[in-house]
Amino acid sequence: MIENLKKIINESLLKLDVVKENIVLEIPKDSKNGDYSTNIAMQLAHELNKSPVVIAKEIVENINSLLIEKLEIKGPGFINFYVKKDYLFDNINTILQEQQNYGKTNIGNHQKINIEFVSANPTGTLHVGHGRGAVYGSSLANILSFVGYDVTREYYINDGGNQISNLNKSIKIRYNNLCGSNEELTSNCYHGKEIIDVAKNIYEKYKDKATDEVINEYGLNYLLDAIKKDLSKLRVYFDVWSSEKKMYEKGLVEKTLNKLVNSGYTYDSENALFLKTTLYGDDKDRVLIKSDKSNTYLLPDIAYHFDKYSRGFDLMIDVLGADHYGYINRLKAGIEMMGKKSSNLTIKILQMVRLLKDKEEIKLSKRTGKTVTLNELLDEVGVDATRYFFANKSLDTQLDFDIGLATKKSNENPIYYIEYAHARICSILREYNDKIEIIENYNTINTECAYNLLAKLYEFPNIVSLSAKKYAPHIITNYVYEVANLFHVFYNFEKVLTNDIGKTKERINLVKATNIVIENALSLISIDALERM
RNA sequence: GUCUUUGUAACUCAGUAGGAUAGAGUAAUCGCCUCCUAAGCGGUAAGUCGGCAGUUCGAAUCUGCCCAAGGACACCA
Repeated sequence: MIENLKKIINESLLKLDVVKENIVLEIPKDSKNGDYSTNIAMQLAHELNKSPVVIAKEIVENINSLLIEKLEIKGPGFINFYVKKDYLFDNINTILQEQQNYGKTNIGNHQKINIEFVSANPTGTLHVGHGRGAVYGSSLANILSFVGYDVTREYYINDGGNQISNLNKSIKIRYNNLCGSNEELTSNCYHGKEIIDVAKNIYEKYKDKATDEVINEYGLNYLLDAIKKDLSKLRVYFDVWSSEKKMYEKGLVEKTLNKLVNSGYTYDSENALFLKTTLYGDDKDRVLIKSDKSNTYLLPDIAYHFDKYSRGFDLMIDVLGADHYGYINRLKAGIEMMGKKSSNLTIKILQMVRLLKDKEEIKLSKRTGKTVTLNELLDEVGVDATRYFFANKSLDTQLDFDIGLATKKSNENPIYYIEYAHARICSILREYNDKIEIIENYNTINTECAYNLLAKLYEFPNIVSLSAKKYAPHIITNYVYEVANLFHVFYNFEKVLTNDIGKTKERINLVKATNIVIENALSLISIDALERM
């Protein structure tokens, strides 16, 4: 519809000898201002040296289209379009035909896109903060895939660095305790309860005969499995699990280092090897190899991203916590030095989740083991509410998560409002219990609230595209809330199931179409709506 | 100090690349079930869009400066 109207406006402008590329057409917040509205006359006022209202009049005089019911010029020079409602009725049939495909577009055009998210170090249990990144990444993956991208979901396992040595050490000490020693954890150890569980498992299986290799391998696998289990409980799945250790084994890290050195991007200083990241906008050069000859994390990270580029992705997204902000410039610099375009990599930073209990902050620390785990959260709040809660907020705001509030399960969480609309729809459809068929002409739907609902359903494909372009799943959750709201209004105003069969059939189609849109939207966030409440 | 995110109703947040009288939910208050689920609908009240300047027909949105909060500024990840 928008494209059609733009064409109509353009034709009208041609008669005024004006050519304008980017005509802005929007859906006014207030339906008193039409179905669609354009500010074109105001934009041309300066250029044509005429008052916007005069220009608007000239444009309107040249418009003659069957699509349009009525045109109005209002305010400082807005042209408001009232469109014939036929397209809304046609769209009901479109939705019924396309079903779970309604809303799909092909803006991705099969481009390969890689989304790396969560990637938590396997040194402990996932906590609430990881949940935010997990929900964001998985929802975004759903959305991008829905609009035609070829999406790969990837988790990078940091199983090669310092933290793993500390993990191994921690498990070993806990294990030794079980074997009778009085050793105590040192300050760089992990104090989480799950470390004790690992040690217990090892002890049960191997008694006091476990070698270091056994302990290390068992520990990593145990913790990774736990992470996978928690993620699957949150409905988060990955296509690729990359391992840092394997990258070393395949020689990718070494190759990367050689390339950086040979290209002259490094220099020795203070017994360490530095990378000239300032060449690409970083505020200081970064150490690649420390004076004790071990790597910093930057080197394998550059190697890892180079590997992703080599695997042929057109676009890449990393989802990282706010504490990684400083990392972006040096990583992108490294990528450029490896001969790749760093602009193909988008790094989405998610602001911190602050945990509160009764308005008091709980300080999180994996080291000391004081966390609220993702698993506990899911047990208390449920998957659907948790996913909605996280997905509903833009990434840029820091998020206060009050455990007390979340567990209340009250209607503070708007997911219940949406699920209620869905449950009402399901109830109607159960009761109707007859075939749903395409209707050529909708004759009896003519109320304001039905039009509003239909117009909202019509927006869905555009909303999905917008949310994909902006990498913003919360646009979907806001949208589906509005759909639910308009449905509740409709539901209160009009009865669907009546003795008038023709009327009932038309309304049933509208209700069914609403249901399809709600389910499609929720499925992009991986939320299952209840059929009964 | 430098970089960065945020600041919108009492609270939690939207605000669709600059639009019309700034919107929802929660909390407050007043109505609405003989009827498909009242976890709903409608009404009222609640705002210096952190502050000041600028850009223009028009600013919560863009620019500059200031204030406040979070995060980052390691040979940690």
